[in-house]
Amino acid sequence: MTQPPSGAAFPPRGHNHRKCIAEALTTAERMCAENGLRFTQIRRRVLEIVWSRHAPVGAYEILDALRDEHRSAAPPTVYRALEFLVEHGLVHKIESLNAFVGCGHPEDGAHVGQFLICARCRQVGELDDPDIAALIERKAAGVGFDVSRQTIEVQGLCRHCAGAARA
Amino acid sequence: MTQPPSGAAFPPRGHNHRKCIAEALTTAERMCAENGLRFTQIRRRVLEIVWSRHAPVGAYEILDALRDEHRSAAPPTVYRALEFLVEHGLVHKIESLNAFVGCGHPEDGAHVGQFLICARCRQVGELDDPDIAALIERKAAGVGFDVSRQTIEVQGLCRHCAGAARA
DNA sequence: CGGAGAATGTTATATTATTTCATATTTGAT
DNA sequence: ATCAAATATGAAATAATATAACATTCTCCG
Repeated sequence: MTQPPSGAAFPPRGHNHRKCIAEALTTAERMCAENGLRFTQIRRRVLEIVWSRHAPVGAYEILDALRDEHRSAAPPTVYRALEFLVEHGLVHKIESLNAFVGCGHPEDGAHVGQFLICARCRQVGELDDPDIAALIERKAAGVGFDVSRQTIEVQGLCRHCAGAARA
Repeated sequence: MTQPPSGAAFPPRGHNHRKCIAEALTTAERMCAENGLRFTQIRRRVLEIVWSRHAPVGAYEILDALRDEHRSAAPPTVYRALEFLVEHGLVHKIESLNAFVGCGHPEDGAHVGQFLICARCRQVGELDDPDIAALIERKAAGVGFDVSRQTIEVQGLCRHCAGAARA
């Protein structure tokens, strides 16, 4: 039994979020070790802050939190850490919000980000559906376009909030 | 014979771009007239500047151009005009670039923006494929997510630049 | 005309992100 | 173990993007 259940996109309400954070940190630690990357204190702490919730966190919000322990932190401190984390697939940037979310499965190196952004609760789920990616690639190829990266951000209401809206 | 050819996503090299601009302005004028919207001088000029090329234009670049004739222009001048133009489908915002492109077919009110962004020549083409939109909607529905808007921005190389890269 | 609503003017400021150069830390070769 | 190179962080300033708030002008329409 995994938590959150695979394919769920959004974690179940009332899930043990501490576990999410702990797992994300452990996975990151392992991935960095395996690839000879330096998982420094700052990077670790920034990743932990990004994982504070399943909703995007802004760079300056991260900075505020980081400063509690890390007095010397400045914008570049955060942006550098984020650059590292994004580059290695541990964090995604949500372009339409200029904010960042933790990646639930950084192992799948090549996975594109496909995000479901709830307009009500602000939570973000990852869809990461290969059929969508393949269709986009195929349709783009149809007009001679060679795809290197896909940015897919879908706005709407998550299952829980859509239910609340109908009630 | 239309220009650019429908389905081309990117306009042909060496196309008559003046015609693109003129058509965009004429279409906007007609659309606004039909819907009782005010296509003011500022909005018209901002749309014209956005259409200066088939690549995204930043708000402050628009401001610079606008100021040539419109001395009192300030950031809100531009952002208000852009808000109007985006709201009525005449312009799209490219979220991953914080910049704006003209919409080639503002008539299709409901069309989602699906953009092909060439990393080399910076031009942006619109794909706007209903199969992609439908698939995303279906897959999202599969996890209980109710889609209201889609942001799809695909990075890569356009036909011309991909060819140049292979050469 | 004149009032209401819409658009623009004006100033200030908020938010997001990068540049630049100095310093410190880690790594790996010797 | 030590040193040089590469990497990471500190620190200050500034660039780039976007909005807030309130005053004024314009346009539509009765």
